[in-house]
Order: sequence, then C-alpha cells, then structure tokens
Amino acid sequence: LQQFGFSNSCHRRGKRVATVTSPPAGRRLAVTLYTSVMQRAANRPKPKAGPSAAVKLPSNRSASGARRRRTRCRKCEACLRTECGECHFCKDMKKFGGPGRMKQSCIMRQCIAPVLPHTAVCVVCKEAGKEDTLEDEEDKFNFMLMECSICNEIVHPHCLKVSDASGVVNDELPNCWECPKCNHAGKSGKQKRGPGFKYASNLPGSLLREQKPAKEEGDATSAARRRPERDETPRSRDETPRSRDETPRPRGEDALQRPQPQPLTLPPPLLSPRPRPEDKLRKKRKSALLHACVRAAVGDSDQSLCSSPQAGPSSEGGSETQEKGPSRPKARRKRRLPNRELSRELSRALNTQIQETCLANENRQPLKVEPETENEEPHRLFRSGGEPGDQRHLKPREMNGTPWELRHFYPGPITPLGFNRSMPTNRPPPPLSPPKCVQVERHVIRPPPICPPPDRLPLRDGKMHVAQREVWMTTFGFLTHRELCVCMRVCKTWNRWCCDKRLWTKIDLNRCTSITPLMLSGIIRRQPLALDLSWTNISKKQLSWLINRLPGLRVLRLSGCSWAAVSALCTSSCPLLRSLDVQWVEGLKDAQMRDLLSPPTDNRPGQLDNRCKLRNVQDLRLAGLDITDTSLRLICRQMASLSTLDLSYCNHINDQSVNLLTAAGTTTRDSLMDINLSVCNRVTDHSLTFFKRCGSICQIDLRFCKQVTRTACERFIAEMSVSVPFRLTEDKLLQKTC
DNA sequence: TATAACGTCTAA
DNA sequence: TTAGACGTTATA
Repeated sequence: LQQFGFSNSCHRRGKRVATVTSPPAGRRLAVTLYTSVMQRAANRPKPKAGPSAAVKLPSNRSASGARRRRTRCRKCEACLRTECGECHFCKDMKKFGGPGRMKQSCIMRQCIAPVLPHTAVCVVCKEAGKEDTLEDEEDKFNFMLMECSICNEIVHPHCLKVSDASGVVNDELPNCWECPKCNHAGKSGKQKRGPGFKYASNLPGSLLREQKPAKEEGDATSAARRRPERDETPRSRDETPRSRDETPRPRGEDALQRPQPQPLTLPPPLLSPRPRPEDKLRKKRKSALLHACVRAAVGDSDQSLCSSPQAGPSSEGGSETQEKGPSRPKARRKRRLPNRELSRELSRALNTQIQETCLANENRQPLKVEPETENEEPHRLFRSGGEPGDQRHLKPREMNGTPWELRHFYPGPITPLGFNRSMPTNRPPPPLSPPKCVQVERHVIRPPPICPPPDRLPLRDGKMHVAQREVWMTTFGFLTHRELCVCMRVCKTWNRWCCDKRLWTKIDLNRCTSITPLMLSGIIRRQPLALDLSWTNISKKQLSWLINRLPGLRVLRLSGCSWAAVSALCTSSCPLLRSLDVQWVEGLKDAQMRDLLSPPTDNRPGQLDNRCKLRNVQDLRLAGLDITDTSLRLICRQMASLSTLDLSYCNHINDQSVNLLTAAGTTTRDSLMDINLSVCNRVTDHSLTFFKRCGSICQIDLRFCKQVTRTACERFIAEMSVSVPFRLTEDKLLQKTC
C-alpha cells in the first residue's frame, strides 16, 4: 500500500483508513480498508505526506498535501497550566470521573502556539527544522520548517527555489505560512488553526460572524493598514522597500523580531469609512506595489486603531518597524482581510503575552519596545528614534482630544464602579447586536497569561530607567482609568504596566451604550475582579464569552440588562463569583431564577454536580424583579453564603418571604447580614419579628415600605438592644451600631 | 503501550 | 451552527 502512496494507521478496532493521492490528477481517493494486517511502527516518523501520501482528508480539500497534526508547544502559559477540573472537557475526562468520550484538552490548557510535531521534516530535503542551530535571524527563518496552510507542505524556506513570489507568514501559528507557490498562484486556503480553536470559537460570545465580502478587495490596502503590522516571529520578513516617511532602522534590530505582541486594532465598524488619500493611491498600485502598500500601510497601523483617520494613533510610529532590505527573505506578513482584523486582535492581547513568556523561557532576546495592546505605538521608542512623548506620533492617535482607548473603553461617562442601589431611570434600549459589519473570524481568546512584565523602563540610549516597575506602579495607582489609558499610549513598557490587573480590579462600563468586541478584549486583558455591565446592551454571547475568560471574577453587575443576556450565567461557570447584581433585569422572574440557580444540566454519570452555579455568591441584588417566594426558597436552599440580599422594589415580596428567609433550618437565617426591602409594599411590621431570628443581621432597609411603621422599627430596636444594638440611621433603615 | 488530545464528522 | 463523538496522531 505504501508503494502506492498510501499512508496507513492502525485503528484500535482494526479499522483502517487510508487515503491515497493521485499525484498526476491531484485528486485524493479515500480508501477505507478493514484490515488488521498493517501496523504502523510506533514512533516512526511518518514521512511528510506530500502529494504521494496522505492521511484521511476531507474530500473537498484542495490541498496538495496532508496536514500534520500539531501538538502542544509545552511552553506557553496554557500548556504550563494544570487542568482546571471544572471545564466541560475536564469533566469528560476519566480522571475527573467523566466518560472520556470527548477527548479534548482542558479549556484552560489549550495551547496558544501549537507546534509542528518533532517528527515533521522538510518535504524537499527530508530534514527537520534547524533554526535552533543557527544564530542569524535570517538563517533561522530559512532553515525552520514552515507549513503551508493551503497546500500543507512543510518545507524549509531555503529549500524552495521560488524567487519571484513570497511566502506569507501567518503569525497566528508558529511555523505556518502560505508558501510562495500557493501565494504566487493566488490560492487561498482555510486558515489553519491551533488546538482549541474549534472549541474556543464555539464558546458563546465568540463574536463570530460571516464577513460580507463587499469592500474586502477594494479595501485590501486599508485592511492591511488597519492591521498593526508587527512581527511576532523572526521569520516574518518583508522585502518591500520602505515608504518614504520611514526612517532607517539599524539592521541589528531585526534580531529583536521575535514573536512580539501586536496592538489591537479596531474592528471594521470603528474604522473610518473614508479611506485616506494615500490609501486610494495605494489601491491603484496594489498589484505591483502590493508589498509597498502593505509596508507603507504598516506604518499607519496605529492609526488603524482608531475609527477614523484623525482618530488614529500615530501614523508614523510603526512605519519604520518593519522595513527590511531587499535582500531579506521573501516572506511577508499576511495581508489580512477586514474580517480577520478584530479576531486577530482579540486574541493578540492575550496571546502575545503568552508568547513573550515562551520566549523568555527560551532565553531569547528580551522583547524591546513593542506595542502589545490596542492602542500602543509600535516601535516608537527605538525604531523611530522618537521619545515617549513624541507628539509626532501621538497626534494622529487622538480624536477630538480623546485617546483611543478611552473612547472605546469608556464610550459613556466614566463612573465609579457603583454598588449603588439607585433606582434606574429608564431601561436602556433593547440590546443591540454588535454592528453587523463587525465581522470576526473564529478565533480563540484564551485566558490571559501570567507573564512578567519588564521590571524597568528601557530608555532610548539602551539603558534602563532607575525606577523599578513597582515604583511606577505605585504612581499609576493614583491615576484614574482614563489617565491610565493615556499613559498606556506612551510606550510599550508603560502600556504593559498600566494594564496591570491591579490597576483594573474594577471595570465599570455601566450604561455604556454599546459593548464592542474590542472592549471585551480589553476587559479580558485586564482581568478585573469586579465588572459592571449594568444597563448595557451586552448580548448573551458576549457575556458568556467574557465569563468564560474571567475565571477570577468576583463581582458582576448586570443590572438592567436583558434576561437574554443574563441567561449566559445559566451555562457559564463562575465559581468565584461573590457578588451578582441582576437588578431590574427585564424578564427575570421565578422561572429564570430557577434556571440561574439550578445545577449544571450536564450531569452525566460520574459527573454529578448538584451544586448551584452561584453557590458562592454572598451578595445578591434582585431589586425590581418580579420574583416570588418560589425564588426565595431556591435562594435559601442554594446560596448558603448569602449575606447581602437586595429585594427592594420587588412587589411580590411580603412577610411570608421574610419568614422564608429567616426560617429555622435555612442557611440565610444565619448568613444574612444585610437585607434591602425598601419599597416592598407588601412587607409589614410583622417582618421585623422574623428578623429577630437572624443571628448576623446588621442592616435592614425598610425605607419606603408603606406598611412598615417607624414605631415598629423602634420597638425592634428596643427588643434587640439586649443582644444587638440597632439604631435608625434613616427612617425605617435599621443598622447595627458597632 | 499508554495517554493525551487534534481534527474531522455528524446528528441535533 | 454547534455539541458531541471518536478515529487517529503525537509523545512519553
């Protein structure tokens, strides 16, 4: 069979699937054989399946070679994690008592940079990658294995004898490109994804939509321009002559072109619909001058961060970052279509940090000044010779004087993360989907890495600033989020430091009219402990997406959101959540509360988990909901840690409800410390009698309860004074005094 | 050989 | 479109 170009493999049950490719026709004939005769030698490096051999592939695959399965890099943050034991896939694992059918990696361990198997060899010379043996970056690139995402061939760029076309390096995946042959032939292929892409992209809120092809072509250059072009790999090359406004960069800096973070770009809808004049010119030249266009566009990458040209970050800062001499290896960064932009950036904010970690682990050259976030100026410090405050770069990044990140992170008035109980004024408009033109590819967004940021600020002269990071951090701690956003634009290091999650423990997007994908990625990057999304139009997908990526979230405020969105909590796990605010959630009634508090539905044998998803919530805000005692019974039963409960404006709450909460045998009886029953018109003086049972009660808010009298409150105080001193701080607001 | 899990298929 | 299943590959 091998003689005839079959590859084969042993199936556990003796079933054998082999696929043969007919080289002349380029067609692959799938043959399924039921035999147990052939055994593939264990550990034998399987010859790279070129045109003559292939594993089973989809019949419609147009590729000329078989894909090699990638495997973990074992270095990235995700790979270094241990299994969470709680995710869907962990629960499937036998080690966690599951049936083991799904055979998937823990969702927290999905490798960020899956690598080619070490058995992979060049299809031409049959040798493995040799980049580790080489010093020069160019050599490294030429002698590393590159897998084409279209034809699947794995080659050393050096082994290709193609001189008139360049490969397009895919910086999403190590050792992946569109090879010169395919690129030159104009082929397009489905982008190869790493492990976890499937599942991560399927997670709710993955923001995946189909891209309308319109404008793609015409916008090719601007698309490229939008993409902040930066090398993440040393193999990324561009032979394009640099644009006229670029300044030369010392060649030595190429050595710094290790995988590097890239700034986030704005999603298409936030980009200017009006191309800049130079863009139009570039479009005209795009055939022969495509590289030049891309190159020049790269220089505008930061500008692409903004929704309009005048809003964009520096237009020059990145220009000089990528230029290479014409002798450089002929591989360029992939020209991205608009629908890829956002997804790339969504992941980049996380992934690049992981990659940095990997590189650091490999004792590679430490990263220099590289933007790594949505609004950072690429290479500003070193590459352009500019200074942190170089206004040349900063000016274009502002729109109406507002920094980019602020405009997107704080579309509305900045408010402190409120835990207020103020009555809502009006419900926000019905949740709107993100703009339809936000076209995002399936793209994994993984939890952020724990990646050590630089400890000192690199200066232009190559030295380090005397102050250590923690000193700066202390200073940054005094800044508002708005100010932090401004600081993040100064340089890469500040960008990194200012994004420290210690500075963003609370993120408040209350009443933000539109939650955009970019904002979501910004949230993920900052990993807040408290997130206020009250009165926003966040969708279920978005919320679910967020929750799945904020494993440490303690406080979640969803006041005034739709039940459609809040229902994301039914399927997502947030075990550390301590405070949940679902006040005034439209459509949240008893039935929905039941869903919210019910155990996970996926209770297979061995996976029984009858615990409430919100079992650790201590602070629950249910003001303004049409819930009844039915919900309260569930709360009593499921939320053993509940200490603060807001039932204000709940018209169905009455004395019996209070009786339930304080009944013997309930956990709330002992755990409840603070209860808000203000404007609960069915609550009467009698409820105060029930509260005497509560051992921990510290505050009882009965303000504006028509049927509660001040006399009864005073009587309560008098009767409780023997054990617990209370006082009336306001009319019908009882507070423990001590 | 055992284990992990990638990548594809398919039913819902 | 998506969740689930599982054949099969990669690695120890």
